[in-house]
Amino acid sequence: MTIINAGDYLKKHGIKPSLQRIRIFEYLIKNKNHPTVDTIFRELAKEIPTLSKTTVYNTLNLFMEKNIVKVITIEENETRYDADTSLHGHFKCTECSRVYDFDLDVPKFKEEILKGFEIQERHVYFKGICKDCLLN
Amino acid sequence: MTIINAGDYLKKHGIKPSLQRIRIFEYLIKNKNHPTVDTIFRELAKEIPTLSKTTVYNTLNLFMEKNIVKVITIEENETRYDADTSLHGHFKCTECSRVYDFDLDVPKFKEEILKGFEIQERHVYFKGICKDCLLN
DNA sequence: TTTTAAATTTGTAATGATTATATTTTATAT
DNA sequence: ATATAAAATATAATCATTACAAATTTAAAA
Ligand SMILES: [Mn+2]
Ligand SMILES: [Mn+2]
Ligand SMILES: [Zn+2]
Ligand SMILES: [Zn+2]
Repeated sequence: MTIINAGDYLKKHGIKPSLQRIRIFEYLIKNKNHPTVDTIFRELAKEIPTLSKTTVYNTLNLFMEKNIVKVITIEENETRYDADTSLHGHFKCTECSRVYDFDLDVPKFKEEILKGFEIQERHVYFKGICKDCLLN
Repeated sequence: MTIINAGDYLKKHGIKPSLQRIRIFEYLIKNKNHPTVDTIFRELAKEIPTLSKTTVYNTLNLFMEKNIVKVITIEENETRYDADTSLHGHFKCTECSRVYDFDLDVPKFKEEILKGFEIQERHVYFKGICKDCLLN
C-alpha cells in the first residue's frame, strides 16, 4: 500500500491534517526505520523549530487510536512506531539496533489452543545479528 | 521441564542460591502468570519482610544474564518475567490482563527473508479478549 | 573460633520516558 | 472582527528502572 498524499490519508481516517501531523506521518512512511519518539522529534525539529516533543507524543497516540500506526515494543523503554499496519514481523539487530521487516504467513500460526479467544493483534519479533553486522 | 529443586537449579546455572533468589525463582515456577516486578515484590514481601524491590530487580536481571528467565514486553511500561524459557507464544487479554501461554511451531515461521541473519530470540504475542472474559 | 574479605541485600537518590496540566497559538464559525 | 474550538507548546508530575553507597550476610583465611 503506497500512500500518495499524507494529508488526504489523515483526513480519510478522521484526523485533521495539521502541519505537524502531516510531517510526522510523512516521516514514518518515508523512513521505514521504526523510529522512536526521540528520533522523530530530533529530525523534524530541524524543519519545524517550534515543534514540541509533547506534540510528537500526542500525535502518535492519536495515530494509534485511529489505527494508522502500530507500536513496536521490542525493548522495554524503547517504544518504536510503524506506519505499516499490515501484519509483518520485525527483526532487531543487537549490534546496530536497526529494525528490519520480514513477511509472516498468518495461517502458519498454530492457534488452535486459542479457540474461543478473540485475537485482535498479532506481534512477532526476533532479535539477533543482522547480515550487515555479521559481515564486519 | 519440571524443576524439582530451585536451589539446585540455580547452582547448576552458576547462581549462588540465596534465600531471596530461591524464593523469587520459586515464585516464577509456581505461579506461571508472568508477573511484573511489582507483583513478585508484593507477594514475597509478605514472607520476607526485609525484601527490597531493588533485590527483585537485581535478581531478575541476574536470572536473565544466566538465561533462566525470559522477559516479556507486551506493553510498554509493563515488563513481565517468565521462567519457562522454551519457545512459546503469549496471549494477553485486554480485559482481565492475564497472560496465557500457547504453543508455537518453530518451522512454521517463514524466515527465508532473514537468510544470513543470526536469530537469537523469537518472540510472539497476541492481544485480544480471552475465552473467560468473552463468556461474561 | 576469631578475623578479614567478598558477595549480597538494602535504602535512597538519580535517571529517563511518558503523561498531565495549564497556557499560548492557530483555525473555524458567526 | 469577535468568539469559540482545536491544536500545539512549555512545564511539571508520575512512575518504572537503574545507580550508588551503606549495611548485612556469607565465605575464606588465619
Ligand atoms: Mn515494520
Ligand atoms: Mn510463558
Ligand atoms: Zn546490525
Ligand atoms: Zn480475560
